[in-house]
Amino acid sequence: MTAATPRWLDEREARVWMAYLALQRELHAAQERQLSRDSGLSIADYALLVPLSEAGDGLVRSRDLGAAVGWERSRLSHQISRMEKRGLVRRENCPDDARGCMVRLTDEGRAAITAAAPAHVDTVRHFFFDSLTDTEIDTLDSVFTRLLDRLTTGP
Amino acid sequence: MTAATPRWLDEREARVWMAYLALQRELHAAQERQLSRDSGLSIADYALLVPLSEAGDGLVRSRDLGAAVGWERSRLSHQISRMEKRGLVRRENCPDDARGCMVRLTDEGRAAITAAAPAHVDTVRHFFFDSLTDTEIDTLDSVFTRLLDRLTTGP
DNA sequence: GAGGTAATGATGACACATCAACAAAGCTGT
DNA sequence: ACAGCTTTGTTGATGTGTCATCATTACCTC
Repeated sequence: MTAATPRWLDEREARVWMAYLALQRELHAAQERQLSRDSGLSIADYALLVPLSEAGDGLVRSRDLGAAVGWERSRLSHQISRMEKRGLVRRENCPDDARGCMVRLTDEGRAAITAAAPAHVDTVRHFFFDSLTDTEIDTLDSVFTRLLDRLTTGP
Repeated sequence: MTAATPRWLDEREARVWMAYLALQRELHAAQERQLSRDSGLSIADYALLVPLSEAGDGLVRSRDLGAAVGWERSRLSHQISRMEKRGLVRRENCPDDARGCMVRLTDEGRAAITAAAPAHVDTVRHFFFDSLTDTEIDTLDSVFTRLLDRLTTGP
């Protein structure tokens, strides 16, 4: 990490890296705008509502919810508080572990994710998969998994 | 955007999309941690310092700076205010256009980006390019450009 | 050049993300 | 049983990003 002579990015690498940063920014902005406009939800709301709605009873322990979306505890707690204030979820006691906290999807929350999902999936298709060939999707599958592995394992 | 029967993502697409979201999150977190730890800068600081340091005199009009990094005016203005408070940049009058505002890189700002850049580039290599083959980089170049084009042109 | 429109930038309010500090409960080894 | 460590979750402070709104100035057309 501390090279005496830093190896700068060559022209192609710099272009790819800048394109990645711009893609990340624009894709995030497009998702946020679409969700907000069509459903009044944020990306953060949506991210939590998905695993909650996939648990049959809409009841997930906070710890497990955090693992499902890959968030830190603090971020999760703050987001749950905001969503609780809007009636999308409700905190309940955890019977197994007095430290823990269960998060319950309310009827209102289930209605919101049910209404939001189709248009959001369409947006993901429109701005992502529709522009890619089958071979490219395979490459992305392989590349993303490898990069993620390097980021999450190891020091 | 409004299909009667929404086409859900198939298993592979869902995996790729989840991997993309996780990659974005982890890559951002890794950059943020590295920059903060090694240089006391944020990603936002770094993003603005790069085009400022590339202008020979370290003087860029706010509008052009916004175009260089692809930010909205409001976001740029807030970030400049925060960086001005820490002495990294300084606002000056724009001689050509009384509406405008020039942003000047201070000596302190130039020292910060000079000190930060090598380790940051190493981090980008470590977590991104080092894991990719030449062919994969070409594919990403093509894919990112195409996706970005769809996002930024057209409605 | 006067009036309407567009461009530029600042600001306040709010949502989101991260960090450090804290509290409470479980776990472990003696 | 107890002391120490870990796990789980909350909170407050601060930095970041977006939106709506505003003020100022430039531009454009008549």
